[in-house]
Amino acid sequence: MIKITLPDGTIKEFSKSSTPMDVAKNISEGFSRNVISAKFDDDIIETSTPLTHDGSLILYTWKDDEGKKAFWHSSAHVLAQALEELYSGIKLTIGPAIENGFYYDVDFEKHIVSDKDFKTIENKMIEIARGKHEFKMKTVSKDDALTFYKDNEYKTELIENLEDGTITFCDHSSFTDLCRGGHIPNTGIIKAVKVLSIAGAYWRGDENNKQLTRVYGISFPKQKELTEYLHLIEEAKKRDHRKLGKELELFTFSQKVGQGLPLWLPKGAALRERLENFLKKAQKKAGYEMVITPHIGQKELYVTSGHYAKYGENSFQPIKTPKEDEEFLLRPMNCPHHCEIYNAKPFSYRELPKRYAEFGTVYRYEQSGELHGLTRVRGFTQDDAHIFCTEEQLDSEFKNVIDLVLYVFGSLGFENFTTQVSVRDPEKTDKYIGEAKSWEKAENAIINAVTDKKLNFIIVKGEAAFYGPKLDFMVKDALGRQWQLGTIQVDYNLPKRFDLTYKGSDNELHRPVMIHRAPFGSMERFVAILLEHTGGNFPLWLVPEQAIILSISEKYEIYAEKVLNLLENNEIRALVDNRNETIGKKIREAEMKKIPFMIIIGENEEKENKITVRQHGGNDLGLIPVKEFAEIVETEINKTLKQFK
RNA sequence: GCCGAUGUAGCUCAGCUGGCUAGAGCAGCUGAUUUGUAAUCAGCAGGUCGUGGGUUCGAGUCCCUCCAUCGGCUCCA
Repeated sequence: MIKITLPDGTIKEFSKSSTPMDVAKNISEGFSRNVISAKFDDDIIETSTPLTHDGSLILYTWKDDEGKKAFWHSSAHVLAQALEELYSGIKLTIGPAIENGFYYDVDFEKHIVSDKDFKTIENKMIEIARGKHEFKMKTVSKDDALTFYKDNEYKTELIENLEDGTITFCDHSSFTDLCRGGHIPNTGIIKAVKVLSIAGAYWRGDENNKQLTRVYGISFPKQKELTEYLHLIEEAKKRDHRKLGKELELFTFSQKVGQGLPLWLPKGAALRERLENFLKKAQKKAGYEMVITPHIGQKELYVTSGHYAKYGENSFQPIKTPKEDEEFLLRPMNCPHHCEIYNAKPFSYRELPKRYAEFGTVYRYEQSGELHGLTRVRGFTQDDAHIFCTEEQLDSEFKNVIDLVLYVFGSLGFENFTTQVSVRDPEKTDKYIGEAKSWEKAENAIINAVTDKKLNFIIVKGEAAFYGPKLDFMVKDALGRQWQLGTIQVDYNLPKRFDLTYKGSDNELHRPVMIHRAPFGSMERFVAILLEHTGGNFPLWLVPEQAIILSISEKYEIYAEKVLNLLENNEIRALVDNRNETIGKKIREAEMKKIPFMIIIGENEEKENKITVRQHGGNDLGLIPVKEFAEIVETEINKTLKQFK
């Protein structure tokens, strides 16, 4: 007998000769048609193979991650078949499921595919899906596999790296593909498909290899789900920070100034200043000292730091000076400057840690195709600080920084962040500088700190900076793309390169450890992601205009000014709309500007010396005195903005 | 940098297969209206159609160059 665990946890038994299809049909009565994939313990079973295993069978539904993976991976097979039928002589490479949908990387040879062809591909896929072809796995010998793919150098390369005996093909309809498995029972379950986009992608992710064409798609068991998904994407696009930034007049770009160089408009600049002051206040409490350093430095500075050798001259933007033998570079980071500040005077261990903070603007010549609104730019300001401490202080300093980052995220309503500990790739030691022992110490300090702070973290090998491991705080944008915001990095390298020292209790010189940290990451990226998370409805303490006074007619101009004064006395940022327009129009415009409070004044308000308050979205707070409104604002602000420590 | 797409007024967009002086809404300006919870009415003004070249009797429309933007890839100190 075969025991089968159903999605709800109940167990059903089947005879050994049952096929997964039998099982699926039997079980699906209770679970409608949601059962789309079957898995034996950890081995995905092939849906056409008789169930000869003993043990439990776990069935996946469309709602499970594994089920979606099987669904989309199977869809990738259908896509590949459609492409092969539509374009002769193409070479297939790999086609996995991704978080939302799937893709297939294809060498199209002479064919050029563009979005005009999407409809044709989709139709072909649906035509194939309707055939209800079963996915059948079979084991193939390495020789046979290589013979089958003798004209496809990509598949050949993949097969070469596989052990004989572990190579499996998957057939459906007349189509065969090298495949590890993990499918839905048949193509008929795929009812709705959409080819989303195409893009160039290098074979095996290496830019020295040939660039293939990646076809992205998504599929669903119901047309309705596809429609809903596409609608969701449209909604998410409304929260795009580039769109909101323009609408709310926060920032802009100019071709004349140059690409990737943001221009902050008055409202954006004021918002950014509030963010900076907020952090400055917390940092002051946490024992940081502000410093100010120039945006450029001599080439020699970056030769000393090791950055010049690591990134090469093309990553730096040189500055011409009248003197021929002089070379200045726009700074891509602030740390070398801060090291020189530390070097300005000798330190005793009693004075450490030193914490130097600066909102430092840096310039990096990012590849043009990399630029992305405010999230990836060529000139940006880091909320940077460098902590110079003793080895014994490293643990506690690191934890203090985590507290600060959590405070910042909490005050701005970021809850859905993930943390990532980036460590060395032990196999690529040439990528990093510094001694293995120091690296180990630093990596342990970080893991120790995140464990202690009970952060939900993942460890990623090979993602460390070249000078040390780091802890990154990652947040997704409206379309689900991950961005790094806050970062904390341990560095044993720069103190050595800049020969930083302190006098220990033993009267000997010692090397301090350095922590780089930026809770926001960069002001630009942080504001961008904040915009996408809030949809432009910033926390009340941060929003450019907290209230707008809307007069019923121009007759109430004097009372409007009086109310404005009262609001300003209560430190409420407000403005007056006294135009000769209808109240309906004024409200509409204030709503579109996402101003949290609309204060309507007219005959009634003036008579009673009160104000009528409408919240963004339509909630009516009624006729109240200004004093009461000020209290509402204060309470609301205190909900999100707390004191540090 | 690479692959694909896009670029028309301050903003959002029309402009079919090339054919008279390039259209609309919003924003702006002028006037009327003095308004009670998401657009009052009328008039006016506003564009070398991203740039440079080419094909053509004729180019917003077709071809090429460059620039910028968008979706990805690579990269991310």
